[in-house]
Amino acid sequence: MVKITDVARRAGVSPSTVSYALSGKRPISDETKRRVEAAIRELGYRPHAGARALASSRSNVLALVIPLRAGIHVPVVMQFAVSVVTSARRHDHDVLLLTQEEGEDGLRRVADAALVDALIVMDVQLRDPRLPLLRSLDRPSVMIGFPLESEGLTCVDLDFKAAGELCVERLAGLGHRVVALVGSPPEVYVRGTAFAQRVVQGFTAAAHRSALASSVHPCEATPAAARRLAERLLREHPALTGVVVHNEAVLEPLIDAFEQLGLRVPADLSVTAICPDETAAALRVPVTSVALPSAELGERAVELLMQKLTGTAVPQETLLAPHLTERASTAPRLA
Amino acid sequence: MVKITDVARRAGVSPSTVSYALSGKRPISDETKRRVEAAIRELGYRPHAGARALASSRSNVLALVIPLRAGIHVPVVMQFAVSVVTSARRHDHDVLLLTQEEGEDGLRRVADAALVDALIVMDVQLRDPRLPLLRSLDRPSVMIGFPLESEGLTCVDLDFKAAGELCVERLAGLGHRVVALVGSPPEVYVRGTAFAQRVVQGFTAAAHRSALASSVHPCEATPAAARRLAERLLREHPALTGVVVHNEAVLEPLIDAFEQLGLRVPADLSVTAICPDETAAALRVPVTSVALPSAELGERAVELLMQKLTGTAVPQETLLAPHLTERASTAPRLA
DNA sequence: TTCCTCCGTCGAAGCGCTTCGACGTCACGC
DNA sequence: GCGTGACGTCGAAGCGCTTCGACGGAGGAA
Repeated sequence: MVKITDVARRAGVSPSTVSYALSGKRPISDETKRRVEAAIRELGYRPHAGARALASSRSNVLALVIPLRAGIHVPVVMQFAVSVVTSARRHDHDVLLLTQEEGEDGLRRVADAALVDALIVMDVQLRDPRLPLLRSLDRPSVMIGFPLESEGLTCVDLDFKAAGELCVERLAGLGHRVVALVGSPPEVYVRGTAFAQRVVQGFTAAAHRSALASSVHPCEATPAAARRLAERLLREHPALTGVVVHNEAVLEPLIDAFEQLGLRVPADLSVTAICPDETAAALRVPVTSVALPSAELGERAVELLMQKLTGTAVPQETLLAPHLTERASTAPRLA
Repeated sequence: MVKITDVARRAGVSPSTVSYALSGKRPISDETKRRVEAAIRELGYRPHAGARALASSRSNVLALVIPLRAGIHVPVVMQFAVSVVTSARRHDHDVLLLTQEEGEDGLRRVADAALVDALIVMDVQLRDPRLPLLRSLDRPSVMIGFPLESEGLTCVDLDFKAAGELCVERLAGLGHRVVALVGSPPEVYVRGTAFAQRVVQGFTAAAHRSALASSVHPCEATPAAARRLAERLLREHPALTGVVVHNEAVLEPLIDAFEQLGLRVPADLSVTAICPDETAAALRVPVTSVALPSAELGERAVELLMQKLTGTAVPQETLLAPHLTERASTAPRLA
């Protein structure tokens, strides 16, 4: 194994000079730097990660905790993970993969062992049991998703309020005057100020601004509930021509139900959704949707961690702007 | 930070004794061991990963390289990754995630820096440019998939020959007498002794054993090619009632084509496939299939690495037994 | 009893790197 | 001309752990 003393000897300098040439933490003359770099190249030197971590108390490794729960959309997780790895590499860091399964112990383990410098936790729940742990850890962390109480932590997520607005604005732009939001199951709203609520806020505010008639309908995540809701919507809002769906599970059954009830999508009814792109695109009628920007999310999470690692203060909450992709489920309102 | 000397003091022993009590590399009396464990618990001691890696030249971390190519089935990769992490943890190892994108440099980097003890490389190609690198690295590795030339390396994969056999045997068991294999595009076979060839071997051998009339048909990965092939099969093999498909891309178009030609699946034609479970299950007609056992694959890969790390010799090639899942595309042959 | 062996433990020497303080040199200002 | 920084480099001291050799004591063999 080639070590720093080998490089130093070859370059005719001391080991500390090699270290400084590499880290840039002290000024080194161009001439010396050149010689050091040449020696490194010629010998194929690669600093020993463990030795480095021990001496500098920095492992240059980030932990990434990925969720396993059923109902999680796998490609989204994967895309996020890849983005985290790619971004981390740009900052000269590597990524250690942990599964949710290991739970809090896993987090504590890698943090206390100084195996990682910082942590990224996906799929944060409203009352996530890992919150107190993350607060108590002496390493920075970033959470994907917003818990109820994020005091002292750092969270990133899609701006669901803006996503709700965007969907409505699109429908309004197409001339629709009566819109409805098909939301998450009722219990999601009961739990508190969550992303589901934010969608409602955005939806309602934007409908108001555009002077649309609007209504909000939580919906159980079952095809039967979707069908009942479709019937009710037609009955109670006969002029309805625009629907925003924030409930992956009922998206397809809902559209089916509407069509069985005689409405064509998008000719008679325009549908937009907030859901993973893959879901929206794979439907029989590809749905115009606002996607979870997983790649951007991963990048931002890493960026925030890097700042925290350098001691820079970062905002407690970061909201990413939504982007809407036009697909086959939206059309201008027929006169 | 709690260190080994703190534990030693508290337990009334020397640091080396604590180390030995932890590693079991030298005999320690039960009494001492108890005191050490108590001290560890009371102080919340956790060995510093970097220090440990430096002193022992073992990081207890495995590298996992995941593919990014289009056409890779994401859930399969994810399942595999989770399985690797879980298995690694059982052996007290962690997993560092690398993307294919980093390529050979990434492998060399983490290996030379002693950041990882061993590597798992997914999605190995027939003439993978990483092969010579893996051979030259001083760390053990396991590849998922078989390259043309695996001399000196360790590979794991589904036993594609047995998979081909299994499909045929199932069809034979259902009474089918004339079967066809719809295979990968021709160029795949030209490249050499690969998994595609093994499927053919298994298919042919099993058909022979069961005294079935059989034929093999490579097929381009386009719907048009699938349609042409369907027509040809019906023309040239009018008695055909069983098809084995080893070509994800044409699975759906092929079934569509058969049905458009007046054959009902499974009433007139039974179809089995070798493809990811998710693909098989998501089709309009869920297809009876042999899946890639990704979880088992991950586990085996880790197990093999652990053996190699302890210096145990392992087989160069490990083949996993295929499992067939019955779905809606197979039925007994009508008299 | 004596000798040898094995068991259980200790002390010390690193593992390869970073970092701190120190030191010589040179340029500049007064 | 001399003090004063800033610059560029060096030496040495760890970072926290493992591991090697050594050693005292107990037990068995001779």
